[in-house]
Amino acid sequence: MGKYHHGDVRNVLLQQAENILTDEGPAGLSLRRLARLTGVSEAAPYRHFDGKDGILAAVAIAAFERFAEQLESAAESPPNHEERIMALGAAYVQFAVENPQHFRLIFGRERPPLDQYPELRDAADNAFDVLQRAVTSVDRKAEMTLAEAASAYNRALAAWSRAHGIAMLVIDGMIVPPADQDLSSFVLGLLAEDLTMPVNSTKAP
Amino acid sequence: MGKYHHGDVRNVLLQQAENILTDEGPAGLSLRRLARLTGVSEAAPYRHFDGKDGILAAVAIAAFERFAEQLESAAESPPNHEERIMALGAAYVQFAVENPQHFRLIFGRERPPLDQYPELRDAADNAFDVLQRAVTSVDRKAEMTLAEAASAYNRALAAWSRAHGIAMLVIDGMIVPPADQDLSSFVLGLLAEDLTMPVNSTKAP
DNA sequence: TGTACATCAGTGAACGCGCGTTCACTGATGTAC
DNA sequence: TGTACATCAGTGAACGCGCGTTCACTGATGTAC
Repeated sequence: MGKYHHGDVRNVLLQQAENILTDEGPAGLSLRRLARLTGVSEAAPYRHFDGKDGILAAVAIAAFERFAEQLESAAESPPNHEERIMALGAAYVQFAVENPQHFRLIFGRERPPLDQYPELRDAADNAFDVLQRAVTSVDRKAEMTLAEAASAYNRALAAWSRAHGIAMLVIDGMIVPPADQDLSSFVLGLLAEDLTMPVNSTKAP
Repeated sequence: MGKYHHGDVRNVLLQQAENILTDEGPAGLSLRRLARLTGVSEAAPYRHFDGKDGILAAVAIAAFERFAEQLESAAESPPNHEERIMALGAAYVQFAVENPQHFRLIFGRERPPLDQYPELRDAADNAFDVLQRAVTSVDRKAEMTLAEAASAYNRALAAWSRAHGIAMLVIDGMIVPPADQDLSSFVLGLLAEDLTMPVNSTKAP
């Protein structure tokens, strides 16, 4: 572990970036600070990353991958289309709540432009494909008419935006999930609300 | 219009802040830039605002007020509870799409802390009260049981988070509203989707 | 009506900060022969 | 096995930037008498 070539700088930088991100969010990430924290000169990171966006992209890629994994595993078990959608929504919100800063990074404006980082684009596409596939792949897809397919697509968008809205409002503190209920059932309840029904017929206890 | 006391600096600053916000979003707003753009010395803004957050707060207050107005006017006409909810959702998304940067400011992390700017807190509360009131005030409120009231509250949250999710994803470019449909009916369609129904029974054309 | 004075709204210069990035450099490592 | 050399991964110093904020100041305005 002499000064030079300890050989792990890249990983340590990434790990420190994770730490800062978790603690303070994307806005706290600066190259110089990262270098200082890593105990390396301020120019060293440039040996391993393509400037600031390079590091942000690497961190975002990792975040997308973890996000996709968690969505994917949530989509595995449920037996049918409806339950899969709901499970995905719950997993989506859960990821956001457990990793609010990562969530902000991958959806926020600090995320480097997708078209400059192909791997980042791939990671993002992959995450959304998991959503898309799980939500649009209806159980009996072959028999769908065009209209049904369009409707299934709309449902995918609806499911996605619902989960996203809940996630955002919760991590911004504008919605506070009840303490006497676990997050997932709270989310499932919100996802299932049908706004077109009279009030008193919505899932009364 | 001599150099000194042109008397309108405060308003001009606010107007320029609006311009920058509209063009570049909250991140582009800096006091020095604002002063330069206004044609005034860099210390001048301090005569009119409590530093940077002071200006941000003022701009955010105006944004909240406009937001609340538009929600309020959307909530006026619809005849019953269900339609009011839907109309509110559509207005919510429409505001976001027409004023993406204002929307980001009032919900994002650049917004000064509510507890340091009472007027900002009031403006925010007022906007959300409009939502809350319109959505929870059921047509025949007096007759509601406790369970019904709780259910109405949940519906308010559901409606809010749906609109918020659509708004966010649309202004972030992740959802692209179809060009052959107007925004409002697209949004209404998404809001009304019932995820618990089989796919082919959702509003087929 | 004129004048002394307080107050207000602007100025310009400076402080100190952290940032992203570049540069010529040097020490360590690996490789060809 | 030993050695010359290329390459790699780090250094330290510097450039130039824009930022928020403060300070003593000064010109303009309004007011009391």
